[in-house]
Amino acid sequence: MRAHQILLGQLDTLLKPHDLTFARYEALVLLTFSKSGALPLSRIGERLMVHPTSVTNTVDRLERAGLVRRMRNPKDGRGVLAEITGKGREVVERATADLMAADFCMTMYGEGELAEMFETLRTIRVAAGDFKPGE
Amino acid sequence: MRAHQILLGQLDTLLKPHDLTFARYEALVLLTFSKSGALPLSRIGERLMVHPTSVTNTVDRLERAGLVRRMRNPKDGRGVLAEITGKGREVVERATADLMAADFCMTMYGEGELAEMFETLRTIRVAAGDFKPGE
DNA sequence: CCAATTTCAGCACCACTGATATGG
DNA sequence: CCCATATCAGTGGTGCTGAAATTG
Repeated sequence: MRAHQILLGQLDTLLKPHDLTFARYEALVLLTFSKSGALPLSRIGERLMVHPTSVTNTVDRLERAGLVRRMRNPKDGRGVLAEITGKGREVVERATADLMAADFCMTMYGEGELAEMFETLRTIRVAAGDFKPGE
Repeated sequence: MRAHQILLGQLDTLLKPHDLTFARYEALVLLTFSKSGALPLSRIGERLMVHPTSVTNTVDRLERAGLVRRMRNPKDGRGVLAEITGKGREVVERATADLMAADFCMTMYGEGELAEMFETLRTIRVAAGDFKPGE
């Protein structure tokens, strides 16, 4: 709990100059990793494990900042796609550069420790269903 | 991040029947661990690493629920003590029993792994000053 | 008709800023 | 006079519930 509190605070401080919170940064990164730069809100919610109404809220704020654009899903008229804009790609790139320059606030750990932590924490995530088969 | 999100969600679910959030539970536990059952709000903020106004808010809610009582600090007229009540002790005891019965939602880890995680996470906490000398 | 997707209103919670009252 | 402690008003961010509209 304390470690998370510390880490999130430091990351949010780094992201603030870019007018991003960590939650919004996560959503943007998720979009840059998708092939077409667009995903249905429902999938964003699944991947980030957040409530549908929270996704709507996050996308609202990203859209208001011009980092994302809403489109109707051509494959499912019920759905809506969030598509990252050119400005969105620029912002996420600059923000990521800042985070990497700060080593994601994990300078006190070595590569081995980081890998070990990831593996250990993976256990609780798997138990909670935070991985699709084949990820 | 994901591990914290999962764990906090599960703990809050266990605490909900007791009308507690994890933040309020932490404050109550801190008071039960103090010798006299009372602490200045400033010390609660230090130990829990939360903003002074957040402490005021947390204590407000605990007081409204009758789990805590405010007293003037006899040693410093500027300060206020939060003192746990009898009802507060009962509630925190029942809540703790529930958490322990659920192994604090950490059933998927062995003793060794838990100890190892604590040590590893201690590093970032020390770097952020989350330990007083001698703790 | 039922299910899935998204949105909205409304509420609770937490973090912070800035201002204020009080006491050391 | 300055500093520390706590409170209050107000804002932003997030998370939920419950209800609604739209479409498959």
